[in-house]
Amino acid sequence: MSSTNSLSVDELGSAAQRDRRKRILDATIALATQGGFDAVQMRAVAEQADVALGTLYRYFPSKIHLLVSALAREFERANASIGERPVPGDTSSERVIYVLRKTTRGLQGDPHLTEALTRAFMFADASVAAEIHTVGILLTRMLTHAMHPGQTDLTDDDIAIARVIGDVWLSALVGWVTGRTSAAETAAHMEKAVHLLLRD
Amino acid sequence: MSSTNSLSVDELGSAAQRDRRKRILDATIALATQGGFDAVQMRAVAEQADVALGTLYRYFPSKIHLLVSALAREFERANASIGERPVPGDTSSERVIYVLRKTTRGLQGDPHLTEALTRAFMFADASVAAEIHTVGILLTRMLTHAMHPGQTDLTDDDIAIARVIGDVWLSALVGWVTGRTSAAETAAHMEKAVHLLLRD
DNA sequence: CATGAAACTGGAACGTGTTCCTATTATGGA
DNA sequence: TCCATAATAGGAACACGTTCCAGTTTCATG
Repeated sequence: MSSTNSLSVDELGSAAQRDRRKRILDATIALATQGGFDAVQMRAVAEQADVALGTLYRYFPSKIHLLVSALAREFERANASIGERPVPGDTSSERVIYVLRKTTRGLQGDPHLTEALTRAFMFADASVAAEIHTVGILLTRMLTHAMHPGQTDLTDDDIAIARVIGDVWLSALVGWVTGRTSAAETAAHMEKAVHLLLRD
Repeated sequence: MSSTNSLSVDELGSAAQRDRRKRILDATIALATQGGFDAVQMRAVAEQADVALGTLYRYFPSKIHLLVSALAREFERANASIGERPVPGDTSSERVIYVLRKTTRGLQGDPHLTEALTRAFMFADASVAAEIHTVGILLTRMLTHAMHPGQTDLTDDDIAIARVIGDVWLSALVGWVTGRTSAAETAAHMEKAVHLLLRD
């Protein structure tokens, strides 16, 4: 609820504050991309963002908040770029699978970053609920948009299906980032789930 | 793969080793039940199990291994007690929901323990794959058994559906233990997913 | 029983997330 | 412009997971 930690684009604060926040998130993404969750060390983030450790903690109260906020920012970017073009595919399942494949491919191209963000997401507790909720909303919107392009009034079933697909996606992602399943297995399992839920 | 960390009931080693292993897991469960993930501190586990810290690490190479092993033991116990009686219900979905409700209720009766075990499960990396896989097998078996009691030859769809339900269950559990969703929401979402997947 | 290997104990030590404190610097209103 | 307040820098300190080590005990084997 605090404005400092809000997800929507840097809304409040001075230009200097917005700049610091951006530098911190950029450093986070850079370190996560290089070495994953373990490489995102608070001292390293602070140094790379040219900020004192205490200041880092003033902007983000924990490593988890930091990573989930970074995730939310990346997610908003990805979501915006997907919304530009209409989703190709003749049926709901084709379109959903298209979106999932595209997103998953993007994530798998940056395995360390994905590992860091997924780990943080799964480890987050109630104090990160706001950020988590934002990500959940974006994900559900992305999926329902693929299911029913341009449609605004969705049934409860549509939303429930989107949430189930999101759950499967998350589980698959966790399995993949923790090295328990291959990329191919991950994709196959997700697509199977989509077909089971959307029979068209 | 090491015999010491095997999941199936204390198979190898001397009686003293089996006893130490049991004491350690008992201490883990006790501490987790009291205070959750954070309360399971390696020094505290060692002290309560009356074992040196180095010995604890000889039996379980990390806190995550320790907690996931504890989870597997609890899961085997629960699974055994469920297998005793036939599952009530006239349809697949009724039976699956019965099993989910019962299991979830059990977990929610021990919120701290559930939080500790779920957190560990979600944080586990590839080095814990064996233990994780065991839990996954047990869960899938539990669900397919509820779907088709006594049946041994299952279709690919049956297994896929069970896995999807397992994914939803896990996501719901994570949401609940991290304080993002209430018990009622958790249950409702799971049951909705079951109905979407098993339309009978 | 004697002996060498393996396991165990007790505790020091290290790394990283987190907290805290003091001195310094930016900021915004009178 | 000047002042009060907040924000930041720099860094010490603490907690807990993890590693490591020296000395002791247990245990299997000849």
